Amino acid sequence: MSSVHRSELENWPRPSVAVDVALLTVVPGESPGRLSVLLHRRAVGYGEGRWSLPGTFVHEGERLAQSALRALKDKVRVQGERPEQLGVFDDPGRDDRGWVLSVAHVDLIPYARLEPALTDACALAAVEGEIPAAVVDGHAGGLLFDHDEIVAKAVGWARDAYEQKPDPLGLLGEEFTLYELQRLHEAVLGGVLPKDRWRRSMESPERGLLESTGGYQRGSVGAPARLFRRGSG
Amino acid sequence: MSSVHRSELENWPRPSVAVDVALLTVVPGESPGRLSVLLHRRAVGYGEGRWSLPGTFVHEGERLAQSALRALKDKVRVQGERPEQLGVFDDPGRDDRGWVLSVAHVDLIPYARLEPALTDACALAAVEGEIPAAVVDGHAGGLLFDHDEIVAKAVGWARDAYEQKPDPLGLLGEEFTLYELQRLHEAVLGGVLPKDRWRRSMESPERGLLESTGGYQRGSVGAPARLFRRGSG
DNA sequence: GGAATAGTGTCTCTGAGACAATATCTA
DNA sequence: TAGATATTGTCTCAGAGACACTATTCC
Repeated sequence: MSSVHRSELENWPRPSVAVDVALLTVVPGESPGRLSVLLHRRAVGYGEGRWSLPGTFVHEGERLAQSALRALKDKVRVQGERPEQLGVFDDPGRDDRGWVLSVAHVDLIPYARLEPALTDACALAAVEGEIPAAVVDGHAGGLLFDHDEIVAKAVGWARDAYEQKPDPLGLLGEEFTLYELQRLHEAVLGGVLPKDRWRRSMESPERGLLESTGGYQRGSVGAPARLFRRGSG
Repeated sequence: MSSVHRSELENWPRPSVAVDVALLTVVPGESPGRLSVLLHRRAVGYGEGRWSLPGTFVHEGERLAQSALRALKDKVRVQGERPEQLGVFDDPGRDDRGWVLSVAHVDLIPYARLEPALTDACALAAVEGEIPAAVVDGHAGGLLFDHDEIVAKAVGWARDAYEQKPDPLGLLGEEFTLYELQRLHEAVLGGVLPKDRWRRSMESPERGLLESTGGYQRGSVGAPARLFRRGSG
């Protein structure tokens, strides 16, 4: 580092910088499926007993995405995937301990990776309806700081992603049927998709969103379903 | 503020947090028009003589958008409009003075408001082509820090905005002709728009993007042109 | 008239949107 | 066979996309 110019930095007051992560998932087997967010109840220190998103302060030399992964590991014992920035929450009054900026992140992982972490102090809350709101124990909202707002933004981000491409975050495995894909998309988007039209748009060869593997899935009710993988489009 | 818990903040090292602003505009009268970004040459201190985006360190009690406006006022003597966050640039090696996060912003204002600020140390650089690159004095790139990347992201943001709606940032006045609007959109998008199709999609009554004022603009070559204002869609 | 702009007509093609029919499997 | 799923057929309609044409104004 250039120590000649360090003083240009030291002269200014500096904010605390936190990352908060809205970790989303879809619980399989539910019908209709629901997009959910992982919350934890704060144990010690500020905000004790309140529900909030997992978060941490940024360490020096660390990328923000790393901080987000560390927050997930340390606070809720979950390995995240690829946290994406949602924006900086900067209301001067957002944290009455002092001057704290929060860089909100979102991540989306399969339920199986997240299930072992669920405890009394660490629960999933469904996000519902057109205006997403976190729900804990049947009660909407009420998260610490501005975390309700972060959840809303995270849900918007996920819906954007799933409107463009088939399972862009890989909640399903490498191969899947159109039925599984449709149910997942309906869960994320929070609505019902018209089967015939939606399938045709997904299969559209111009867009190249899906590739048929040639294989079939049997064993459940109904005709054997073709298996697909994500395409290059 | 709750002083009981302040120590939870003081115990952690804190980064310097800067805002950098890509201030975009379109120079009127050029054909084809070009989207341009305001750069300034650093005078004293770190990065002396290098071109960069205007930026500043965030002050306590200030919203980030305010910091961005202050940077524009103090560094390049321009009044911004409504800076939008683009994201946090967090590469640990991005600033060799030390640990500095930059919250990148973008803003878009009419050329007239910006013109008085142009000097030897404060110039417009056109951003061109599919992969936007800052150009100063005919030379691409080479901005301080990661500011080339910020410019690229800012251009993407502006193009997104102008693909959705007619002049959403109000570079034209309240009333304008379709011709003026098309030239502006072509400048921002960096390409040619098909006249007939583009006009029809803008005028489409379902979308409600434009309202006819009933007035006409005369005085230039050609038939009198209908005047429009932005619609409620 | 020529150049530049304004505005409209028309054709094709694709995809959205909606209904319906048929096929295949398990229980 | 009933129920659930898989897959395909077909129709309409709106809009994308592409050409072409006419009208108005200034020089």
